[in-house]
Amino acid sequence: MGKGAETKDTILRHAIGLASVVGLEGLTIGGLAKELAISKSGLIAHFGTKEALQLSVLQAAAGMFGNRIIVPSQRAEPGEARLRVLFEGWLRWARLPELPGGCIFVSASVELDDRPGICRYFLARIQKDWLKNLEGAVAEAIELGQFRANIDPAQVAFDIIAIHQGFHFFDRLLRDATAEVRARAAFNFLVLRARQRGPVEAEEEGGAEAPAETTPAAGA
Amino acid sequence: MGKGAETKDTILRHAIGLASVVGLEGLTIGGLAKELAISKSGLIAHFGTKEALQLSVLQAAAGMFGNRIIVPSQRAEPGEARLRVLFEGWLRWARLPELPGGCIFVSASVELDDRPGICRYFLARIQKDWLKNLEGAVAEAIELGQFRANIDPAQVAFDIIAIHQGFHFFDRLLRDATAEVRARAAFNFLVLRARQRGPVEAEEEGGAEAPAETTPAAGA
DNA sequence: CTTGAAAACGAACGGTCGGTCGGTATATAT
DNA sequence: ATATATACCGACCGACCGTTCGTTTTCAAG
Repeated sequence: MGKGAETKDTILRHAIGLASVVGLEGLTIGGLAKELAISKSGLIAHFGTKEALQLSVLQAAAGMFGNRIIVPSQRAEPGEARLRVLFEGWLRWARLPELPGGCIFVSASVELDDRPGICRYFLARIQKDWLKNLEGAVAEAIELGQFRANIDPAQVAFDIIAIHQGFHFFDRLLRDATAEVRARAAFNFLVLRARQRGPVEAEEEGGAEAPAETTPAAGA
Repeated sequence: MGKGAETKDTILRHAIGLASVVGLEGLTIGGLAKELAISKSGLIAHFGTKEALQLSVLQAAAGMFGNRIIVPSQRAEPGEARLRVLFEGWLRWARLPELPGGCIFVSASVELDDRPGICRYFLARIQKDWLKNLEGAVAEAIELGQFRANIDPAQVAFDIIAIHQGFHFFDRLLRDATAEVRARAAFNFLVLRARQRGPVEAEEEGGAEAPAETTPAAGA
């Protein structure tokens, strides 16, 4: 790795941590330069513009996520085991010392969801990829007979993402020490429901269309 | 209402909508003043400082949330019915035309979770109040015999909040048209599980302590 | 109508933002 | 060792930030 690529790398490592705290917009060239003890102009020369820097931060974080969570998950057994590895990895990811402000994609999602541009586009793309990854793991669990056939992978993937968002909220804003336990409990309920057969089954994918007062006497 | 209070009110109404899009920090005095066609100094005179303005925005939004969602919910039957009204109201809230950027508390939560100050303190407080409100509705459902006695209200409240966060993510970043349907489906599963008796029950509050491979053969 | 308070104003302040530029130092290849 | 390309720097720009201040306008009570 050449000199330029090396400093670019250190810049991005620090930028990821900083952005996880102050956000992609709160990240300033001057502030980042001061933290690295280099000049503003020397820093921005590596990226050209701030938007390009932000995009590079997202790309670097995405690569980091791939190396740390996705790649290791592929060594796990397909299906439920892999799904659990992905979920556990995702929880650890949000607590990484390299991300002192928590999962950078959570803050970026909220920050960019109303601001069109390259960064928003890229973030939405990789988040959809991640969604598909989760869906795939669920689908594999179904194919392997671990999960019931009438489970909707997309719904389970939604649930898992929701759990992680909830975890982030409880952990970082409320500083609730039970956040992790609650998130795991919610996840375990999810896979348990996907596994077993029971009275829930009939309602499985039909509950959404009848939101009010669906089958008041399902079991009670 | 005097003249001052009146303009202060219009300022806050616009500020809430603007902050829901650009965030509490992205909200600028000059930008807000231009949107209202008044002067910067005339605007900030009503609040003193920007942080006070941000706090006022949060307070006004909280009041709006109380009037629109919480108060009406108290006309509903306690227990499950009220819980459903709260959830449905919460979904509608995130789609209000007055909040073009979605639920302002979602963006504020992510924005403030690492920035200490009055705003963060206030936000955390009202979010905990909201959490307790949800927990209370679940507890009432248990007392009324609608939900099983061994349900943990705090866990259900976590799940509901998580669902809303997931809804926001799917709706606003991914622009996924199924966000609302998925959120409702997840909610329905939640109340269904809370109602019925079945093999899930044994795992109810103990799943968290044994995260890996809990009872592989629960029903399948 | 007068008068004093309340409200809104325009101009200006110091500071920080992202970004540019010419020049200097450093690394790399020959 | 030399030459070329790369990396980095300090100074500076215009724009905008939140905030202050003295003045002017608006309003309501006497």
